[in-house]
Order: sequence, then C-alpha cells, then structure tokens
Amino acid sequence: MSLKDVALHAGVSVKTVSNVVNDFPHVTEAMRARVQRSIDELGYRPNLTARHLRKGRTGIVALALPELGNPYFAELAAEIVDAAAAHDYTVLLDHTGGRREREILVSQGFRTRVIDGLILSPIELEAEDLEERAEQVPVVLLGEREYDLPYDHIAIDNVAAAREAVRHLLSLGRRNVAFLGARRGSSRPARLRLLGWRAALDEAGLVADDRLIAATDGWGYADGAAAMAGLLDAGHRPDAVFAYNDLIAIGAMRVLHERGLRIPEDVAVVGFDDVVEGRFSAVTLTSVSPDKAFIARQAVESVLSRLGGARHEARRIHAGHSLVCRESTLGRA
Amino acid sequence: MSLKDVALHAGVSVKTVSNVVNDFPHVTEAMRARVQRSIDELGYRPNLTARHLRKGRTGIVALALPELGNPYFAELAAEIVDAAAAHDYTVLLDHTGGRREREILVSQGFRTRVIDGLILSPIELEAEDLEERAEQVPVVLLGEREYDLPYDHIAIDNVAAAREAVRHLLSLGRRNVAFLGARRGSSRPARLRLLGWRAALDEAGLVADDRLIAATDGWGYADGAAAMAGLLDAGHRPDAVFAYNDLIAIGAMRVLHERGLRIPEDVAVVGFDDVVEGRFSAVTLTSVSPDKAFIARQAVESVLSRLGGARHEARRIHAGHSLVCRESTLGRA
DNA sequence: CCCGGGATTTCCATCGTTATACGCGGTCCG
DNA sequence: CGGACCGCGTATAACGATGGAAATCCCGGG
Repeated sequence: MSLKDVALHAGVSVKTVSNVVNDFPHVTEAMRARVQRSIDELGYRPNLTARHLRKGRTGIVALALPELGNPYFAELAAEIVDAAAAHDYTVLLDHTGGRREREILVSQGFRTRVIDGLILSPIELEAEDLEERAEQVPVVLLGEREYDLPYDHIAIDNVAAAREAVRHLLSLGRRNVAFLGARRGSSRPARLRLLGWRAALDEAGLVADDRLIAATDGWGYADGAAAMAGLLDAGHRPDAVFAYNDLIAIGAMRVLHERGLRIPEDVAVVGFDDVVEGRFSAVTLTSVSPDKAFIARQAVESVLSRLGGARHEARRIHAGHSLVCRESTLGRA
Repeated sequence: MSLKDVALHAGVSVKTVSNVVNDFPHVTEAMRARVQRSIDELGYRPNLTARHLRKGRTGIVALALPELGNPYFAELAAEIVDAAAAHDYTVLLDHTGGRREREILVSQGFRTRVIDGLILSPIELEAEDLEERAEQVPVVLLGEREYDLPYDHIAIDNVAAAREAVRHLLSLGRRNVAFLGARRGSSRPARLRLLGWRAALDEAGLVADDRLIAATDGWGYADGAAAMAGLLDAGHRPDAVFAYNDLIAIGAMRVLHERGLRIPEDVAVVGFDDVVEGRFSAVTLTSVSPDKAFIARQAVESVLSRLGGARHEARRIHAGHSLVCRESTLGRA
C-alpha cells in the first residue's frame, strides 16, 4: 500500500499522487479528485519512515527526564507532549534516573538519527559530557543545572525563587530554616536553591547554619523523610523547612507528623514545584510554582527553531514562578 | 557520514561495511579490522531511519495512557520504558486524557508506520472503535476495561481485588462502605471494581446502598475530594470508603480531614493502585497493589511477540495483586 | 496551420540500508 | 588435470517517498 499502488490504481504516476498528498499547487481539480478517490479506496497512508529518510526529519523529539515517577516531571512531560503535538511533533520518552551515564548516553544520541532534537533535563551531567557530543541534533536543557555551553537553557530563576520562599518563612518569624535536599556527594544540583536560601538568611542578618542543610540520595518522598528524621535525630529542631522539591517536603511532613510536631505551628514547610499532591495533603503545602506550561512551550519551540541549523545565540530563558502559600506555612484558614 | 563514506574510506564496497556493522559471519578478521578502523575514524553511526525503512521495523512501540499526571500511569510508564529498553525498543509516549476521540486516534495509528506496536490503556474506547482499526500493527490493551476482541489484554483481576479490599473493610466491622469513582455518565469504566464491591457486601449479607456510590468526572485528587464532599453534604456518613484509585482516596481523605472526621476511627479508607503518594500521606493509605512490573513486562513482551505476524490466540493475562494494609484502615501502629 | 509558452504530469535520481545474485580465487575430488 | 564447490566480497536492486528536470498538453497568436 504505497504511492506506487495508488498510482497504479489511479492510472497516474507516482509523483502525481505524491503531489496530491502534499497539496502541491499545480494539480488540476479533476486530477486531484481522481487520485484522492484512489487514496480513499485503498486506504493509503503515507509511510513516514520513508518520508523522513528523504526529508532528513523524523517529526520526533526526544525528551529525557530524570524520573517519570516524580509528579513534577510527569506533569511537565504531559505539557511537553501537548506542546509538541501543536507543532505536529511526537515525543519519544526516556528517563535517566538522574544517573550521569544514562544522561551521557542520551545526550550522545543513542537513538541515532531517529530524533530531530532533544529536550534534556540533566542532573549529574557535566559540561564536558556535552562538549563531547558528536551528534548534531539541537539540544535544549531544562532545569536548575547551569552550563556554559552553546545550548538554550530554560529554567525559572532558582535563586530568586528560593530566596522568596525563605523570605516568606522568615516573614512568619521563623529563624531556624533547614534546607532539605542537597545532593549527597555532589555539590552541583541544588546549588542555586541553596544560594537563594543563604541569600535570604543573609539579608535578614541571620547566620546560615550548615548543620541545617540535610543531604539526600535522591529527590523522592523517602529521601525527604529520611533527611527530616536525620535532622531531628541529630538533635536539631528547625522551626521551618525549605525543601528542594515538593516530594521531599511531603516526605518531611510525614515524619514531622509521626513525631507529633504540628505544621505549621512547630515547623513551617515550603516545597518547590507546586505539584498537585501538595494541594491534597492533610496539610496543604506552600510551594514555589514554576510556569510549567511556559517551560514546555518554550522547550519545544526552542528545539524546533534550531532545526534548520539556525545558529542563533544560545539563550538563557527564564520562566516565571510564583510562591503559592498554603496551610504548611499559613495554617488552617 | 553513511556506509558509502566508510566504504570509500576503507576502499571496500558498501555491503562489506554493512556486513561488518551487522556482524555477518563470513568476513575475514583482517577485513573486519580494516573496516572497523574506518568506522571508528569517521565516527560512523548507522542511520536507523534508513535501516527501518529497509527492514520494515522501527524499534519503537507507542504507549498511550490516559494521564501521565496520575502517578500510577507515570510509574507504569517508567516500568514500560525499562521493559522495552531490555528488548532494545524505545517508547513513544502519548496521553489520551481518557477521551474517546483521542483514544480512537491513537488506536487508528495516527503515527502511521513509525511504530511497530501499540500498548493502549483505554478508558472510554468502545469495542467497535477497535474493530474499525485498519492498522495492522499489534495492539495490547491494559487496564480494567474488557473487550471481546482479538487483542491481548493484561490486567489484574479487578473484581477479586475490589472484593478483597471491601472484605477487609467489613472485617474491621464497617457496614456502610461507600464507593468513590464511578464514572459519571458512563457505566463502563469502574464496572469491575463496583462488581467486586457489591460481591463483598452481598456475601456479608449486607444490602449495597446505591446512594453510597459517588460518581466523578475524572480520577484525580479533586474528583475524590468533590465526591466525598458530595456524599457528606447529602447527609450520608459512611464508616468506610473504597475508592476507585489512590488519588480519589487521597482527595477524599483530605475532605474527611477538613470536616474533622478521623481516619480510620470515623471513616476507614482503601484506595487502589498503591502509588507511592499513599505511603507518605499524613495517614498512610491502605491500597490494592497491582504488580506493575509484571504488567509492564508482559505488555512489552506481548506486543513484541506479535510482531512477526504470529497469530496466536488473544490472551487475557492476569497480573497479580495484593492488598497492602496501612493506617487508613488499621490506624497508627 | 504551426509555434511559443505556461500549466501539468511524468521520469529519474536520491536518501542510507539491507537482500539477492553473482564474480572471483582457491581447494577438493574424481 | 578439469570441474564442482566453498568462502569472501562486490555490484545492483529494492524499501517508499520527494525534488528537480524533462516531457507533454493545451491555447491563443501569428
């Protein structure tokens, strides 16, 4: 069921059928109708693989995220799928687990040439890994990590957002604000949010107490719970917690609840990402809300705009954010 | 940078390079080494698009899920991506929003011929929609909906699972067990879990009270919250809730909490899916836990096994499940 | 009546890879 | 010593679609 079959059936040449399929201008109405009838009759559908081979484009962009299980990334993926669909593009999904080796694999194009572009949210990837990229498909980076590389990068202003979050806690009179979610072993991820945390404390004339920075292995509920338990077990009792993300925050809240500490009376909690989970926890979660739809749209547009080989300057695009205040800081209304 | 370039560089024919790349048996060591050196030197990577055109396979399976935002589907997607990777397959992701039109679109192969197979989790799709499928790529169905169609179908025994869940509630002495999450307007989804609910009540000699069945528009937190609020506002005060899924259950718990009802003392709650969220809510959630890894593995293997056009009988594959009891029914340990 | 010229349609090469058929030495056997 | 056979490589034709050149058609004008 190829162009050839249709051509045979309609008694015309292959190219004429192709012209009809592609809406070429110079085709008579009569001819168009005749070919179209054959197409309908045979139920012809173009073979995209062949088309892509010829055109050099596949209509597929890859999206590589650390963890689909994290609702922030799941929500973002959903938005990106929609944004890509608006441009007739499809999304090929991969998750890296935030592991450097997998991130390298993805960035080097292990799906060789079936994708037109890559949207990558790196965690442990280093700049040198990206420099080695032999692939020539355009890349767009998402997320907190910053690289001095000629790739577009889309993220919210993490420092500012973190600072606002901590300011909010300080404005409530809290003085011992813990930070949950610095990556254990590696100083790079979470760096910007930690900077924001420090900045807010500094400008309030407080000393940032490094013992209130709790490292985690990952960024899930369990990590947040473990980090919170670790802090409390070590005898530190912050009166507020700023978490790297909502999952960590919710995990921490669970532990606070178990230990009989009230939220926000004893400990106020702020998360990051504004995932839907935080709106339905027993104590709803105050959180930094990034403009996910904007990020998704920008990511897709940015990667597609580079397709033609357009070599415009690498851009750092800041998405908007806002602090959504809920019960975990304000208490029950 | 194609086979031709490598062939030129190595001074051999294109096919010989191809033979080396594909590990064909009859190539001398010397020749293999020589070609391999050229390959390495030029950094050649095969063009999968062309290979797929020739072979008729793309190495891609599509996965169509209702909502990535639902952690159950996100977790399942992650498992499927991994399971596919184990077979050197990649996953093309789509979400249907559970809307019939999008499900039809997906099932009719709008990604014409770039995919080798489709794993579909339908919500509103009807049997007739699938009968009209002109596409010849194999399909595997996931989830609760049942169709009398020649496609493999992988799901847990929803009736049995629901019955166990409700039995558990009854064993705790509860008598008024509400069901949250019957789809408003359509009787099909949730049918099996409702059957299980009824069966458990029947076998306990209780009368299923239809007023305790709460319909929802979707299956998110907000829907659960709305359904629970609706029941309470209508003056019904069940002493237990069995929810269609965990999100609905958590949304319901949030409302119970707002209304000052204690879980599980006043109202016990059981969910379905065992998503990680339920393990970190203030009151951890008792839930039916489907064997996601098995479902993912089976789905991938099933769809790939049909590739050769093997026309073996359509199978109904039951994945395992278990009831994980937590605080929302047993209370704080 | 024939020709120019624009509008249509056809022909051919091409994208990168793999399958098929064959050529070319050499070896083995009768 | 000649022919069948084997192992290794090469040439060539697909796969299905598209872009550009070439061929054809149709009309009015000279």
